[in-house]
Amino acid sequence: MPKNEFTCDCNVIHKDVVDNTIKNMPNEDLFNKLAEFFKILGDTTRVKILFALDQNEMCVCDIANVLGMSKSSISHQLGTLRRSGIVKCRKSGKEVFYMLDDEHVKQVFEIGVQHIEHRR
Amino acid sequence: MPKNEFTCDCNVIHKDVVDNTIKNMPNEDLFNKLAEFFKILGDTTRVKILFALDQNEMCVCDIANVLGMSKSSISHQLGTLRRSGIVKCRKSGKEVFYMLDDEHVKQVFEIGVQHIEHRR
DNA sequence: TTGACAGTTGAATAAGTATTCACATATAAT
DNA sequence: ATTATATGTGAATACTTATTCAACTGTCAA
Repeated sequence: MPKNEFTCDCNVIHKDVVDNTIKNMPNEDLFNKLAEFFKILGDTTRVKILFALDQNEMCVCDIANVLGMSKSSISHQLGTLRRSGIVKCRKSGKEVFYMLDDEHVKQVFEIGVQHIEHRR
Repeated sequence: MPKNEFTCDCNVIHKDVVDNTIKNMPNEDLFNKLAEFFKILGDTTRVKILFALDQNEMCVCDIANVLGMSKSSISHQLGTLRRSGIVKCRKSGKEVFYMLDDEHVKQVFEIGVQHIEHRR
């Protein structure tokens, strides 16, 4: 994590480009949220969960079975995804059904998938 | 990381959904690449670098100045981004100019930015 | 009320990673 | 050749985090 503006150990080579870029940089908050968003997507287990939920809403046990993992592990990851606004859920009796939070999330995820499929 | 199909500790509740989802799951390789791609984007420093490169190609020192960080740190991150096919570079004398690798990367990144800006 | 099952959660361990430091390489200018 | 500058990189440290384990809550059925 950057500490302050004096951490840099070299000269400005292209002053105009540097000045202009600094002028256009959004605030720290946007970068933190953006990185956090991508970071949440950047885990094999979570990506698999999202791929499953991109097709059907599913309960915890079903997801655990699809991925061959423990309920606890899946529940932890779903909690992470929910707190990040990437999935939401609805309760029905003993079961909790999870789904992608909105169309926007769905779109970003699917473009990511296309990006990878496009590259091989 | 999942070990095998017997790691799951609960019953299948909705057999049709589970079977169908398993049938549609891509191979492990796609999930790993997809997660890796998002993971690389999921760091505040790298997101800032990409935001800068989304406007201009820039050399290492200029990026270090824009972010207020050391050359070494920036160089390490640029190496990570380059090995992942997210940025590319061209040499010019002593300097190395970095830029986003292609339009696809640019698009995914910008949609991510829109996603965050949309949410506040 | 008792048992069974779906899901959640805190703590601990194990694995991964960003930055720093010290040094190496490469190019240009004197 | 020598110096200065731009960049790359291996190792170490500090920090983060995914999964497991063990407990817990809540709901349904007998």
